[in-house]
Formats: sequence, structure tokens, C-alpha cells
Amino acid sequence: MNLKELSEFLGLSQTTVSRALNGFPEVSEATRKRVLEAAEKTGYRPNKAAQRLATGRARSIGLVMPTSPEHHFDLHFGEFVSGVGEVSLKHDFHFVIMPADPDQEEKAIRRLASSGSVDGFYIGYLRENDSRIAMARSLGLPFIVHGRSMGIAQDYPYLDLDNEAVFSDAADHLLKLGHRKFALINGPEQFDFAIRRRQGAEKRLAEAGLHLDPASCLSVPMTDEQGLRAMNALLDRPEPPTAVLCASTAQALGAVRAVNARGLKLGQDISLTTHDDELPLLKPELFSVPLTTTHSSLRAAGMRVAERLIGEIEGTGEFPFQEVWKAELTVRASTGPAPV
Amino acid sequence: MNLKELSEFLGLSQTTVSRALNGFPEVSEATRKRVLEAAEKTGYRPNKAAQRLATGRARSIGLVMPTSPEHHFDLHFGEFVSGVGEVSLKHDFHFVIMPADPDQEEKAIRRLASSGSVDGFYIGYLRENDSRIAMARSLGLPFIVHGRSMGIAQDYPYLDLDNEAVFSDAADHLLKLGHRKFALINGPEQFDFAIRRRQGAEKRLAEAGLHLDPASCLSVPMTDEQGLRAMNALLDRPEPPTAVLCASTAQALGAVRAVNARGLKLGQDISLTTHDDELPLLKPELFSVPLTTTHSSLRAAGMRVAERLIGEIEGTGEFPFQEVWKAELTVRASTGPAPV
DNA sequence: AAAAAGAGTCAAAGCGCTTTGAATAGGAGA
DNA sequence: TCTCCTATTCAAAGCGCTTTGACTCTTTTT
Repeated sequence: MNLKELSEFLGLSQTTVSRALNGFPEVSEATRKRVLEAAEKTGYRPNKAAQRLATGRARSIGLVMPTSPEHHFDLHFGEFVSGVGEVSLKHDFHFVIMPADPDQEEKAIRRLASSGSVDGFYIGYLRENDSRIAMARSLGLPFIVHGRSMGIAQDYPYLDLDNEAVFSDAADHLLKLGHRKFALINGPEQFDFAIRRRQGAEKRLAEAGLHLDPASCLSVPMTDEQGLRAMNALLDRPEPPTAVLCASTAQALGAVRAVNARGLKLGQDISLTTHDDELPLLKPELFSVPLTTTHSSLRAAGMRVAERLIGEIEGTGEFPFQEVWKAELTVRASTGPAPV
Repeated sequence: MNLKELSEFLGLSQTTVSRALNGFPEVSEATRKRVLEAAEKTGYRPNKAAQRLATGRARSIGLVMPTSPEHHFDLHFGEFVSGVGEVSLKHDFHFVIMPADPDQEEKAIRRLASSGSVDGFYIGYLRENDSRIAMARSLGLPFIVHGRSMGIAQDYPYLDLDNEAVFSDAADHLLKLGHRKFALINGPEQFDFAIRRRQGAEKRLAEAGLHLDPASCLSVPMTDEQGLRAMNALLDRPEPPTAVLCASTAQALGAVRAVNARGLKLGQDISLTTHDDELPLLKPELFSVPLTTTHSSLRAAGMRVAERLIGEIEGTGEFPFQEVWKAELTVRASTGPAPV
């Protein structure tokens, strides 16, 4: 059933039917009602491709999904996407995912944009001096960056977490508990957020007259396996830390395991904090020793990104151009006074 | 840059340019080369909507993503999707995700299909007597079911794991170790796979003359939190089990924590197996006591589903209509002889 | 009573592509 | 030399929708 058939069935022109369906004012209420009922009854659905071709708008947003045999689906990404998805649905937007090898991402975005399948897109996992920002701008399509990129003028639309504060707040908390020997299990420093977190920790520690030894700043992928290894490496050092900052609950999972395996008591022999993206699968409060965290909902970030992107496409709503969210500190049993 | 401009630029007709680009034989090699070069140089990309409208094919497959504020993004789903994505990319297919509340799924599929945005789709998380299968068939679009649905004639295209064997193999292994007191931490029995797993366990145990008490068959969501609670409930029973079968590594994570919290030794006081979907984040071999598992790659299943779906759409390749995959048993330290 | 304004409807153009059916040119065969 | 292929190329017709500009009636204003 297409527009032509529907309008013939109703004895009206396609114009009128189309207008009635799309809520234009110049259609009489009686006609509109008739059209709507007929559309309902016949199960008419406008053809998206035709609409898209006619209007130039796709009513869909896109994102590039990092994927490859090595780089498996990231839990954090899924949580974010889930938020984007929920909001797209609410606005009746489609949501096109273009999977791409991480190092082919730029090409993938270009393909997505120039194929006309989306009228806005999202960029994530920002790196230092990320070339994707300039490219995104050159495509002439609305976009929004989740994160920021050091080394580039901050004149693009973004939503980011205050990553400096994430580690600086955690460090602050541990300093007040008397800790002096710090270490980081940070995310991969190819990413902007990891660099900022390290800098946040360094800055706060410097204020307390402490210097963070580069050998204590581990930068590893956000999985439990890597967290386990990293913590083992830290505990094997001649002078192991008493305070460790983790970048993700997934890493913390492994790190805690390493601590337990050595018979050390979390919150007593060693204190650990993690940043928590509020992954439903990994709740820091459910660890055998509940974890002290900084936390901020990644899902909420996804929702906000979609909200802003769709708002810009539709020209509705007023949104800030740039936003920085603060993470919240919650103290639990995994942090305690520095051992004497 | 569109076809018209490109053909004007080349001094050729749109027909010829289109044919050259799409590899039709009736274009001279010299012309084809010229066209290809010009397309490359000008960065020409065919407009997807126009192609879709003209051909009726969308070159994209779709899936409905279960999402809602309660039902958060499922880790297992992400892993599956990642496989689908990789294959779509290889075939230059788009990949449209329609997020939907789980109980609105049917409506969402219908919307996806009748909007013409996809020319094939996937159905997952099958329930008993699942009405989506009949509906899918009525849409007249290629589709493939991941899983099966009890109570419905098996005449639809599917890929499924042999879920009976999953728990029956695990039960078999534990029986041979002398265990007589069994319990299940199964997935939600609204899903077909969970029902089959329970039946698989029951059948194998019945062969050994054992009856599985319904109170020992826990059916809970696949998260560590639920695993923890379930295991606690089991250990609180007057006669706690010595052999526990888990449906997911996520549940096992919590279950193991419950075991440890009581000072019980895994593989000695209590044996535990889990089914492992090969989630990169949760590796059973990395648990402090490595877990005995049945395993099968969910990602590989996603790839296969996409492969078959695209194959059917394009009319290329010969694929079986229905497939059942066997999971593999790997024995590790979490299972040992039954305590005396 | 004539002119202007407003309400409702419509025919037709156009979005960018594929594809049908026809046209053209250059050789081969009669 | 003339006809008939074969190899290329092309003009034009859709695909299903939105949107422009025009066309009827009514109703209001002068």
C-alpha cells in the first residue's frame, strides 16, 4: 500500500493525503480524520527511502561501531549505545550502525555521511589531536563529539566527563586518608579521557608534594584480565602502592582478584577506587568489599548525545554547545586509612 | 556530487556511468576506467535513498534491540551484535538498529520492515510459542531466527545452540565425578533456551535415577548480582547442592563470590560449571579458580546469522535452512569429585 | 455588487538513482 | 555495395514521497 493507492482509495489527491498525514494546517479536520483512519485500517506506512529522497532528511542518526576480530565489543560502548537507542526511538529516528575497524573509522564516517543514510552522527573514543573532528566538520552534517581532544581548538560541539576531576577527586579522598604511595590503573593513553585522568591525579598529588612515578602509571585496556595483570605488576614492585586508582569497574574486577589472591585485605592493606560508568553488569557496591567510586552514567550520556543531535537536526530545543559533566564520589569499604 | 553532475562532467549519459560503476558488462573497458577514476577523484557516493527507491533493495539488515530503563543493555546481546556488524561491513550492508521495549518488539519489527529500511531482519531471545515467527513470515521479508521456539512447528529458518546438550553434558560430567545433589542457576525461563537447558539437565539426571527438585532450579536474569543471590539461596537450603550448573559466566561471577564468602572451596566443597558465551570481558579461565564450562561463541553465531541473512537477500551462497550448534565442554578446576 | 481574502484541494515537478527499449557506429558476411 | 550483427551509448520512464504554485469555492470587506 503506497500513497498513490491510498489516495485513490480515498478519492483524494496525493498532496492532500500527504498533508493530512504530516499534520499540515491547510487540511480540513474532517478530511484529516478520514485519511488517518484509512491509513490505520490499511496499515499504510510511508516508504522511508522515498521520504528521504524527497525531503533530503533521513530521520536517522548514525554511529561508527569499533569492531574487529581483536577489538571485541566493548561493554562501555554497549551501555552508551543503549542510551542513544532509547532516545532515538522516542523521536522515531532510525539508528544506523556502521561497524568499522578502529583505524578505518574516518573512512567509515565519510561513507556513512555521504551515502545520505543519516542526517547526523556521533564521534566517540577521542584521541589526542583527533583528525576526525576536522573531517566531521567538513562533511557539513550535524555531529556531536563524546569526549574532547587535546591539542585541538575547542570549538566543536561536545559532551564530556570532567575526567581531570575523576582522578583528582579520587586522589584527594585517598590523600585525606593519609595515603602517600599511589598508583594508577588507567585506560589506554591513546585516548583523551585517559590522559586527562592521569593529569588530574598528577595535579592533585603534586599539590600534596607527591610525584607520581611513571612506572606506577599503568595504562591498559578496560578489561578484568588487564586489571588483574596490572595489579599484579604493581604489587610486585619493590615499593608497592597503598592507594590505587582504577579507570573502570572491569579493571577493578581483575585488580581485586589480584589483591585477594595475595591475601591482602582491601580497604586495609591496600585501598582502591574506580571510576564507575554504571554498567548494570558490574556494580561496585556488590563486590565482596564494596568499592569506593567516582561515577557517572554512561547510558545517560548516550541519551543526552542523542537528544542534542536530534534536537539540532530537527531544529527544536535549545541545547548548550558544549557540556562537561561532573562525576560523583561515593565512598565505600574499599578505601580506608593508609596502613602504618 | 550526484550522478547527473558526474555524468555531465564526463560527457556521458547517466546510464553509462551508472552501469560502469555497477560493473555491467556492456560498457567498454576504457570508459569504465575513466568513470571509476572520475568517481574516485570527485569523491562521488551514490545516494542510498535513491538507490533504494530505484531498486527496492536497501542493502541493509535490521534488528530490534531490546532496551528500556529497566532492561539494560545486555552484554550477551552486544557480543552477538558485534558479530553481525562485522559481517555486514564485509558485505557493505548497513545495519539498522531499532531499539524497542521488549514487549513492543513485534510492533517495532513491523515498523522496521514496512518502512522499507531493511531487506532482512533477525529475531532473537525466543520465547515459548513465540508469536513473532508467524508475524515475521507474514511480512514477506527474509529473516532468520536465533534460537527456536517450543510449541511451534519447526519450519522457519534458524540458528540455535543445542541447549539441551549444554546442561546435559555438564550434568554428565558432574555425575561421573560422583555428584548426586544438583542445582541449576538457569536463565529466565520465559526464554526457550533456558527451558531447553533445564530439560537437558533433567533428562540426564533422570537417566542416573535422580530427580531435580523444582526448588533447586533457580531461574534468574543473567547478571552477577542475580547469580550471587541465587547461590546464596541454594546454600541456605537444608540440603545444599554439591554440583551447580550456571547458564552464564555473568551469573557464575556472583555465584563464585557467594561460595567464597562462605569460605567454601570451589572444586572441593562445591563444584560449579557454567555455560560460556565467550564474552571477552568475562573469561572463565581467569577466575581465581578457573571454571569448567560448556562454551560456544556468541559472536560467531552473530556472524553466521548475518552471513546467512545477507546470502539469502543477495541470492548468493548455499546455506542450510536450519542449524544447531554443539557447545564444547572444557573441564577446569571448578569441578571436582563429590565431597564424601 | 464587485473586489479581496481565506479555506481547501489538486496537478505536476523534482529528489537521485536504476533499467528498459531504442539508437548509433563499425565490421563481417552476402 | 547493401544488409545484418555486435558493441556501445543514450533518452526517458519510473521508484514513492514532498512541495510549489495554481485553481476553485466561500466568506468577508469595501
